[in-house]
Amino acid sequence: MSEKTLTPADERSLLLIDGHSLAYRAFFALPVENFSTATGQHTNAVYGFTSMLINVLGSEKPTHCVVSFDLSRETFRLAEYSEYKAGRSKTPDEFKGQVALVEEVLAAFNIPVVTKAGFEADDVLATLATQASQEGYSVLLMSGDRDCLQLVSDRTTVLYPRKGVSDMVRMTPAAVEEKYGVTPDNYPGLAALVGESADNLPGVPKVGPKTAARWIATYGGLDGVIANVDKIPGVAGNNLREHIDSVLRNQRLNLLVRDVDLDFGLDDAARTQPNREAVHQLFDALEFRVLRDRLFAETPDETETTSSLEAEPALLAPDDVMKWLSAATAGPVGVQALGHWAQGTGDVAKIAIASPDQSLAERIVVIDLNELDEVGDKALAAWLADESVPKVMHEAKGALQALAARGMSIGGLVDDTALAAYLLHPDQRSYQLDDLAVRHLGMSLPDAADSGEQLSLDLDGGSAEARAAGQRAEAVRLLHEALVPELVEKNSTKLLSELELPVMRVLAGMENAGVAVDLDRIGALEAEFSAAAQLAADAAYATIGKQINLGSPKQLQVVLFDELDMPKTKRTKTGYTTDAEALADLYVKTEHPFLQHLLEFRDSTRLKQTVEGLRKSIADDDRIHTTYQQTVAATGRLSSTDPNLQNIPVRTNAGRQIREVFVVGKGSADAGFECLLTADYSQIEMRIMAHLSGDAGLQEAFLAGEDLHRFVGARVFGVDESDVTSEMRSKVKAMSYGLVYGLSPFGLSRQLRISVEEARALMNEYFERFGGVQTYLATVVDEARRTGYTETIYGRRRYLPDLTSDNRQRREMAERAALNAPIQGSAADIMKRAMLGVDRALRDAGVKSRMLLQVHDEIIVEIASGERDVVEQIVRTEMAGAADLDVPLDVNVGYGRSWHEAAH
DNA sequence: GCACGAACGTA
DNA sequence: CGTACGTTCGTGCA
Repeated sequence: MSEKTLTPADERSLLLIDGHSLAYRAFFALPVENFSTATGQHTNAVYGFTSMLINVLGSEKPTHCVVSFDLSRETFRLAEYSEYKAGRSKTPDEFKGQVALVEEVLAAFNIPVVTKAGFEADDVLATLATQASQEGYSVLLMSGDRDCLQLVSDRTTVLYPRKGVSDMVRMTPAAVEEKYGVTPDNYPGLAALVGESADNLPGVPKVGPKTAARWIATYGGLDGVIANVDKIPGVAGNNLREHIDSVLRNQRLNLLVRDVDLDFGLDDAARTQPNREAVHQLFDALEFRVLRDRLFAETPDETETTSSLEAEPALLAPDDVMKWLSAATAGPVGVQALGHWAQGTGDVAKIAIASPDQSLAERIVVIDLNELDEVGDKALAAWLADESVPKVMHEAKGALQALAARGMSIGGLVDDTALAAYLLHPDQRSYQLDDLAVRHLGMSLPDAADSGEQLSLDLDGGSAEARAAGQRAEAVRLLHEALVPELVEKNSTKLLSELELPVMRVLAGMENAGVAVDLDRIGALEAEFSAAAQLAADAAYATIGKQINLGSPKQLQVVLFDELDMPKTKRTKTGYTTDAEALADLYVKTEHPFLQHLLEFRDSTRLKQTVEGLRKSIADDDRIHTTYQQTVAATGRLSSTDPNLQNIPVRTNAGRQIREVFVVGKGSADAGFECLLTADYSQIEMRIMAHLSGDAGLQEAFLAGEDLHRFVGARVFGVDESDVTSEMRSKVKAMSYGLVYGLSPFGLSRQLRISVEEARALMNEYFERFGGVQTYLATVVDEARRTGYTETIYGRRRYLPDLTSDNRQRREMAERAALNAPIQGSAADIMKRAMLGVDRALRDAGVKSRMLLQVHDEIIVEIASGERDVVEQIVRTEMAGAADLDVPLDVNVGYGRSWHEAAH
């Protein structure tokens, strides 16, 4: 910014924008129905405004820029003339709320907004225009208000929207004279005579722009016209004499104030680059894709040229590897592996390394692992494992596993830029290096796909591929430098270095270990479910006399609602729901056997598909290796894919049979395994609720070690604990869990199949008894609205900009997320801490037992022969001690040959 | 071949 | 009109 203010005065240009006026123009220029986000937020005005802004910034390249808004209707003009701007049609609802978004756009663009109570935006802009032109700036004023034309001068041009959002006319002194027949300084006089209906300022009847201009030309301005008012002939002259008070009033009101007392210096208007991250976030939310491209095409980041210029990697000859590595001690270095990995293993072909050390002749190098001799291989392995050489990677987990397959490990890993970016913005959908480089570095990477498969086919392809890897290594290094200050600012460095990074290594181990599968069992089960599905399908066909695709909601709707004429169920986007709950309801009403068979078919089919999916993902070692996603869940939880082992059925008997398929492995000759251990936290989310809310009653329940729901039920229903019926208990249980999700009385009523009034009464009673909970939940949302984010016990943040949305649906969704995120997220943090503790303690104890799976509040451990007691002790200690809450953490442990048997 | 919605499994 | 996920299928589009 300081450089910009050094621009010589006569080269400075100031762009002034009347924000409200332009946004309103845009609103009517673009059809509102074509501009809205998935959540229903209208965006036509903010889109049009932003489009105009990007255009003018690109074409005019102003050195300075300011936007002003009207604060309210309460101005000195209204005080003088109570009818000022009266009679304007009401602002459309679709427009409201978009002004706030326009302001968000400006904030992201780093464009200052200047306002002044009691004045209109035009007065503020007139003041700044006057000041700037006196100081030698050239001034551009964008406004849809004709009053601004009085400001036009040699130094000041008005950009006036003609039609649409791209057609702007430049109003210079000559253009004003040509269009209105008066000089700009006489324009207010003309407007006073003619009047301005938009401001509810009536002029002189029968006097239009032509007459007014002629008078002004004759008498040298409005003052001259008034001084000679008696000389003006005709009806128009009579009208003027009759309406002279209106004219004088109009003149006072449409004259812009040029000396508003502003707490703002022009130096503060110096243009700076848009805040790329803020623009991305906002444009994501507004679903602006084209505008994003246009903006970044016009405002490339300064870092782009420098970083891509230097990112020219060299393929390191095998003989030079040792020398280079021993010289490359400055850090952190960016490391990018090239290879293939999945299912907890893989292989690495090349490694690219980008050092920050400018003194190196070759700062970015690529090493071909398959060309190395034994000595080079050892040197590389030692360097990679060296804790004293700080390294940075992106999505390191897979590469770590692939390297491990070569017997190599990475030491000194101080950052994984995907994890860092996730901690900063856990709501992002992608953390691909390419995207992050564009966002944080303003740098686009060569297309990985192009440099990969395609080019590797041609003879020289290897070097293209290597070149891309080198550039990625450099991008990772630069990204690290860009993200660290942000992590520091958000107090997230410890979460990265002490939680996510070490957890990543633990996950790598768990994925690599996999979980053993009983092959006979899984085959039998699949056949069983398949047969059951076939039986159910045949029975279903028999009841309706034909075969349809029972998996097609569309065909089902025809059968159920047209042919069988059943009552309509809840609507979906495409028709009427046929979900299990609705089918069960229909069965109660119609008792039609088709429904039973259909439900049975659905159950069996799903179970069959689940088993089939599992069977297909069994690896050669007869084990299933899931992949844990560490940067997906916005709350900080893990997720599991390929296959998902976090949603294996457990609630029904048939489902639980699937858990019998997951068994203890045979182990190797030197280390046999004896059983599986499962350990889960009991009611961890309610315990966190008790801790965070400080509610004495809830804490008492946990400190006393009682049955939580019985304890709560006794107080909510006002009975002895021994008199809490199972019905009471289940109601209270549903509510306790519901609270964590932001449950409404309506939701509770639906879940418990009771009336809304009854549900509301139940909730009131609950909050009456556990007031701390109510206070806490309200505080969480308020606090998040104020700060923009929620925080877990360990400081993991989740940003919820929608908390201030004008769209009710969006806002309420954000409120529920705000209620849930600190609780679900704290539980996730605690489990991650526990896993680190268990992993470390197992290694310290030198045992062969190992963690295999995590299912949010549960871990599954494979126990090596003879280690059962010591491992149980470790798991209990580490899980219970993972957090220091005001209430104890309770851990349940079970053993068995299978996951099912180990459950308790 | 891809994107989307419906349905449904888990904590 | 209860949070957080992933997978499968059918459907409509290109």
